[in-house]
Amino acid sequence: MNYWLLKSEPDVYSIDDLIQEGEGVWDGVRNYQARNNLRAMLPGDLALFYHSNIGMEVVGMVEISTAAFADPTTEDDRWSAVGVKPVRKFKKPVPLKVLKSDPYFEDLTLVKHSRLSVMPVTKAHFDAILALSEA
DNA sequence: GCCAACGTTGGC
DNA sequence: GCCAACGTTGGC
Repeated sequence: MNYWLLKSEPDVYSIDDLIQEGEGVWDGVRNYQARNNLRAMLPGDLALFYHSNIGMEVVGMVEISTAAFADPTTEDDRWSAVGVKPVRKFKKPVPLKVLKSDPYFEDLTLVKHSRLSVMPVTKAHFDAILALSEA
Protein backbone atom coordinates (compact mmCIF):
# COMPACT_ATOMS: atom_id res chain seq x y z
CA MET A 1 0.00 0.00 0.00
CA ASN A 2 1.40 3.33 -1.06
CA TYR A 3 0.41 6.88 -0.26
CA TRP A 4 0.28 9.81 -2.65
CA LEU A 5 -0.71 13.40 -3.11
CA LEU A 6 -2.58 14.64 -6.17
CA LYS A 7 -2.68 18.30 -7.01
CA SER A 8 -5.36 20.05 -8.99
CA GLU A 9 -6.52 23.58 -9.61
CA PRO A 10 -10.05 23.52 -8.22
CA ASP A 11 -11.43 25.74 -10.97
CA VAL A 12 -10.34 23.02 -13.41
CA TYR A 13 -11.12 19.93 -11.35
CA SER A 14 -12.02 20.05 -7.67
CA ILE A 15 -12.75 17.42 -5.05
CA ASP A 16 -16.42 18.38 -5.36
CA ASP A 17 -16.27 17.53 -9.06
CA LEU A 18 -14.86 14.11 -8.19
CA ILE A 19 -17.49 13.51 -5.51
CA GLN A 20 -20.21 14.50 -7.95
CA GLU A 21 -18.85 12.09 -10.57
CA GLY A 22 -18.44 9.26 -8.07
CA GLU A 23 -15.38 8.05 -9.94
CA GLY A 24 -12.90 10.06 -11.96
CA VAL A 25 -9.94 9.74 -14.29
CA TRP A 26 -6.75 11.49 -13.26
CA ASP A 27 -5.49 12.53 -16.66
CA GLY A 28 -3.73 15.40 -18.37
CA VAL A 29 -0.41 14.86 -16.57
CA ARG A 30 2.43 16.02 -18.86
CA ASN A 31 5.44 15.67 -16.63
CA TYR A 32 7.60 12.56 -16.58
CA GLN A 33 8.19 12.44 -12.87
CA ALA A 34 4.49 12.83 -12.16
CA ARG A 35 3.68 10.23 -14.80
CA ASN A 36 6.12 7.76 -13.28
CA ASN A 37 4.35 8.23 -9.97
CA LEU A 38 1.00 7.55 -11.64
CA ARG A 39 2.42 4.34 -13.08
CA ALA A 40 3.57 3.20 -9.65
CA MET A 41 0.05 3.43 -8.23
CA LEU A 42 -2.01 0.35 -7.49
CA PRO A 43 -5.73 0.01 -6.86
CA GLY A 44 -6.38 0.54 -3.17
CA ASP A 45 -3.57 3.07 -2.72
CA LEU A 46 -4.68 6.23 -0.96
CA ALA A 47 -4.01 9.79 -2.03
CA LEU A 48 -4.47 13.24 -0.56
CA PHE A 49 -6.27 15.72 -2.79
CA TYR A 50 -4.70 19.17 -2.86
CA HIS A 51 -6.19 22.35 -4.30
CA SER A 52 -3.49 24.55 -5.84
CA ASN A 53 -3.78 28.28 -6.57
CA ILE A 54 -7.28 28.63 -5.17
CA GLY A 55 -7.51 27.39 -1.61
CA MET A 56 -3.98 26.02 -1.42
CA GLU A 57 -4.99 23.33 1.01
CA VAL A 58 -5.34 19.57 1.29
CA VAL A 59 -9.07 19.09 0.95
CA GLY A 60 -9.67 15.36 1.15
CA MET A 61 -8.66 11.79 0.61
CA VAL A 62 -9.20 9.63 -2.45
CA GLU A 63 -8.52 6.03 -3.39
CA ILE A 64 -6.82 4.80 -6.53
CA SER A 65 -9.44 2.65 -8.25
CA THR A 66 -7.63 1.73 -11.48
CA ALA A 67 -3.94 1.21 -12.18
CA ALA A 68 -2.29 3.31 -14.88
CA PHE A 69 -3.64 3.17 -18.43
CA ALA A 70 -3.15 5.28 -21.56
CA ASP A 71 -4.18 8.88 -20.98
CA PRO A 72 -7.47 9.32 -22.91
CA THR A 73 -6.85 13.06 -23.39
CA THR A 74 -3.99 12.53 -25.85
CA GLU A 75 -2.93 10.30 -28.73
CA ASP A 76 0.58 10.44 -27.38
CA ASP A 77 1.24 7.09 -25.70
CA ARG A 78 3.93 8.52 -23.43
CA TRP A 79 1.28 9.67 -20.98
CA SER A 80 -0.73 7.75 -18.43
CA ALA A 81 -3.83 8.20 -16.29
CA VAL A 82 -5.32 6.39 -13.29
CA GLY A 83 -8.85 5.98 -11.96
CA VAL A 84 -9.73 7.64 -8.65
CA LYS A 85 -12.65 7.45 -6.25
CA PRO A 86 -13.45 9.86 -3.43
CA VAL A 87 -13.02 8.55 0.09
CA ARG A 88 -13.87 11.69 2.01
CA LYS A 89 -13.74 15.42 1.94
CA PHE A 90 -12.14 17.00 4.99
CA LYS A 91 -14.35 18.99 7.31
CA LYS A 92 -11.22 20.91 8.14
CA PRO A 93 -8.89 21.25 5.13
CA VAL A 94 -5.18 21.45 5.88
CA PRO A 95 -3.66 24.65 4.44
CA LEU A 96 -0.27 24.65 2.77
CA LYS A 97 0.62 27.46 5.17
CA VAL A 98 0.28 25.07 8.11
CA LEU A 99 2.42 22.41 6.45
CA LYS A 100 5.08 24.96 5.53
CA SER A 101 5.25 26.36 9.04
CA ASP A 102 5.69 22.95 10.69
CA PRO A 103 9.25 21.57 10.53
CA TYR A 104 7.78 18.06 10.64
CA PHE A 105 6.73 18.55 7.02
CA GLU A 106 9.90 20.18 5.72
CA ASP A 107 10.70 17.14 3.56
CA LEU A 108 7.18 16.82 2.19
CA THR A 109 7.43 17.06 -1.58
CA LEU A 110 4.54 19.52 -1.67
CA VAL A 111 6.68 21.86 0.41
CA LYS A 112 10.03 21.07 -1.24
CA HIS A 113 9.04 20.73 -4.90
CA SER A 114 5.89 22.73 -5.20
CA ARG A 115 5.54 22.22 -8.96
CA LEU A 116 5.27 18.43 -9.00
CA SER A 117 1.60 17.50 -9.43
CA VAL A 118 1.67 13.80 -8.50
CA MET A 119 3.94 12.84 -5.65
CA PRO A 120 4.52 10.09 -3.12
CA VAL A 121 3.86 10.83 0.55
CA THR A 122 5.20 8.79 3.46
CA LYS A 123 2.64 7.00 5.60
CA ALA A 124 3.79 9.09 8.55
CA HIS A 125 3.17 12.35 6.71
CA PHE A 126 -0.08 11.02 5.29
CA ASP A 127 -1.36 10.07 8.74
CA ALA A 128 -0.18 13.35 10.24
CA ILE A 129 -2.12 15.33 7.63
CA LEU A 130 -5.22 13.22 8.28
CA ALA A 131 -4.82 13.96 11.98
CA LEU A 132 -4.59 17.70 11.26
CA SER A 133 -7.78 17.49 9.19
CA GLU A 134 -9.58 16.24 12.28
CA ALA A 135 -7.89 18.52 14.79
C1' DG B 1 0.14 40.58 -11.44
C1' DC B 2 4.69 39.24 -10.45
C1' DC B 3 8.36 36.30 -10.31
C1' DA B 4 11.10 32.14 -8.84
C1' DA B 5 11.62 27.52 -9.94
C1' DC B 6 11.75 24.30 -13.13
C1' DG B 7 10.98 21.68 -17.49
C1' DT B 8 11.39 21.66 -22.47
C1' DT B 9 13.07 23.02 -26.87
C1' DG B 10 16.23 23.98 -30.32
C1' DG B 11 20.53 26.01 -32.16
C1' DC B 12 25.19 25.19 -32.13
C1' DG C 1 25.83 17.24 -25.26
C1' DC C 2 25.54 21.96 -23.72
C1' DC C 3 23.08 25.85 -22.69
C1' DA C 4 20.26 29.97 -23.80
C1' DA C 5 15.66 31.02 -24.61
C1' DC C 6 11.27 30.26 -23.65
C1' DG C 7 6.92 28.45 -21.55
C1' DT C 8 4.43 26.85 -17.50
C1' DT C 9 3.34 26.27 -12.77
C1' DG C 10 2.08 27.88 -8.54
C1' DG C 11 3.02 30.59 -4.32
C1' DC C 12 2.98 35.18 -2.82
